[in-house]
Amino acid sequence: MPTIEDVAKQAGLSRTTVSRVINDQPYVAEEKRQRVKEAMDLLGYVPNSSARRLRNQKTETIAILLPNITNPFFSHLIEAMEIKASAWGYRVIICQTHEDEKKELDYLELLRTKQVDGVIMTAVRNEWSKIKPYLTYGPIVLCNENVRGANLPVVYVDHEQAAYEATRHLIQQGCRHLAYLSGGNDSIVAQNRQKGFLKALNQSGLSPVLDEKMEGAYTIDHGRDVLHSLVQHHPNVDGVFTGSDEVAAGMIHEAKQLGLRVPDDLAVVGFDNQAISLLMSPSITTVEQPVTEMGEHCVETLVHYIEHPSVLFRQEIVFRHQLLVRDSTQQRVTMIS
Amino acid sequence: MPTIEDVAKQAGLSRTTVSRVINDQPYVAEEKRQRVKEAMDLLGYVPNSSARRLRNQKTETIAILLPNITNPFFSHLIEAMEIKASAWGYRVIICQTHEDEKKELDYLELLRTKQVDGVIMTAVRNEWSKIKPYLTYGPIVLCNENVRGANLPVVYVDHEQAAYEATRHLIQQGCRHLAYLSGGNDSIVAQNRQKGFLKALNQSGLSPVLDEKMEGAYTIDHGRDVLHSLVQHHPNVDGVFTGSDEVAAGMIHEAKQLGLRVPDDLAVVGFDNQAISLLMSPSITTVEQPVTEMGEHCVETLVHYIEHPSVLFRQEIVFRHQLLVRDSTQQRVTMIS
DNA sequence: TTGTATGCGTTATCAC
DNA sequence: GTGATAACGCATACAA
Repeated sequence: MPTIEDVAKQAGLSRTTVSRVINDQPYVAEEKRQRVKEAMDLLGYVPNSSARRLRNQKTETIAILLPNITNPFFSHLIEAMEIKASAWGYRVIICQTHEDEKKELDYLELLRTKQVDGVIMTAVRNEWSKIKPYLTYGPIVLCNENVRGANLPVVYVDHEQAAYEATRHLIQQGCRHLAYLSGGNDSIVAQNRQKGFLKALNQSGLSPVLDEKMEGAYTIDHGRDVLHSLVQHHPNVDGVFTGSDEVAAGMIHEAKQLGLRVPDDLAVVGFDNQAISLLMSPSITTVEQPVTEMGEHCVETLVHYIEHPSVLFRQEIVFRHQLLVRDSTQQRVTMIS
Repeated sequence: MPTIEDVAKQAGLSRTTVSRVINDQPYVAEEKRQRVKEAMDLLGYVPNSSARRLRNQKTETIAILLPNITNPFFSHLIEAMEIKASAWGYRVIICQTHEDEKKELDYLELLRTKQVDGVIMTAVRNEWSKIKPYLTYGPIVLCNENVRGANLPVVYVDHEQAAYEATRHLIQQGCRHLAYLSGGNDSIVAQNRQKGFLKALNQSGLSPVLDEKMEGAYTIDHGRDVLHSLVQHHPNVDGVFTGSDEVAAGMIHEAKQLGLRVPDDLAVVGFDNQAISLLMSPSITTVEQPVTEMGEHCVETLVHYIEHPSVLFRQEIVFRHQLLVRDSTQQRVTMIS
């Protein structure tokens, strides 16, 4: 494994000169620059990244914290983030927290131990007081998440408004007994969605159907479970706002198994506009988020803070969402032949 | 940011002793061990990982190369790998190659520049002669992939046998005009599947329907396109073996749109047993791979080679697959009331 | 324009 | 048991 020293010897020059060539610095005679390059090629030299990190106090690596990569929302987010990070010359370490407070903190340690230059959190379980100290060691950006009291860049869509629109739509379709599924933990995102849900109900003088079994639902299987719970305990429910297309898909699938008609007996709204929402029959009414743009923006913001260190300040970037109405809430228009 | 030196001063001891405590080494008096620990707590000391890397010539990081994280097969693989790697104390860098030869090599450079200790490749576009040189810098393990001439650990299922079984099943269901979709690039995996497909056909004296439009299909949209191509150019096809549930789902969805009945007019087999294969109606007959076990095994093999350096030798670990017969190939049995 | 010397923070070697 | 000291490989202040 050749070092800069070996290259210097081979070229008959000093380490400094070689270093200058490596880093494209000026004040190197063109002739010597060539000599160095030849020596590097000859020896197959590559700068040792560990040494560079130590010397430069930079890792060119970022960590992305997320609950679970198999959730399509997150895998799409990561896809965009990795591409953008890579374009900026950064590596991406993936950190699945599985909604575990301790794991979340363990991964934040990457910042303190200088293994990454910055962190993007797409889900936060710890309270702000636990997170805040890590800002000493590098920037943190929140994506699709929010934390009470946190003063750092936050990227998301207006979940309250989205839920409000979706719920209004359900009411317009004739639903009168509506249930809300958070689509995640007791995060602020979930709370905001609930706010929007309740607001729409209040405006129409309706009251919500709530059930603790419906909290924390964010997988297909949760959707199945919830549907059973609904049928058993709240058979009059005729419309559901869920926090994810997976939950919606699970509910619809199970509803069909039980002979319920969607949307006639039960209308369902999902979230995220995943591939599955179009493939299901009936197709799923859902809320689209600009995942790619959000991911890219997060990376750019983070990289900016990494390369221009300064005190982080609260900065909310709200992306536009869109309600996509499909068959799971709307009667298909009968073909007139 | 306190260093080991600061801790030493604070404790009134030498760097060496502090280092011994950090690394849980013997030959430190219990009393001093305590003093060091107190000093570390007091100063909030954390070992600097960059310095450690340089000194130990180890990064405790691995790179996972994959085409695209949004493909559920890969996201499930990564999930398992990340968990296992984390349990072994390794970080995971995610590297999306997007089927690009150059990106693949760029990411392999992580090995040469000492940014990772080892690499798992879940897709290979370059030929062996391009990959081989990197083995000088660290171990590489292939997952769900194979390369002609490669002498390194390879983890996969028997795709030829799986395709054979799936195709036989289609024939048993009465299909006589069968088409094959590789479900990926012109990889050895795809070739093996094709072998199995053709073997089953030969045994029954049938000949395949082939179409260049069907190569490289591995997304829902590809599935849609392929179906159109099929309807247009090969309307007599009554059975398809696809390389992924996504493609199968896309085909089925589009077939329904066009008024084709599945499986009556067209039977479809997928691959991977993704969530979607159960949610679609009809549910999709598919081949299950033990993704989690495969991912875990890859990481364990790689970590083994990292921690016990030795010449890599060819070593094939074949996991068991299973054909899951569902409604996309089989008439639903009518309930007798 | 080039080279020398120093330090980034850690751990291993060796002497005490 | 403990502590000086020398690397690990690189990049920069400073001298020439």
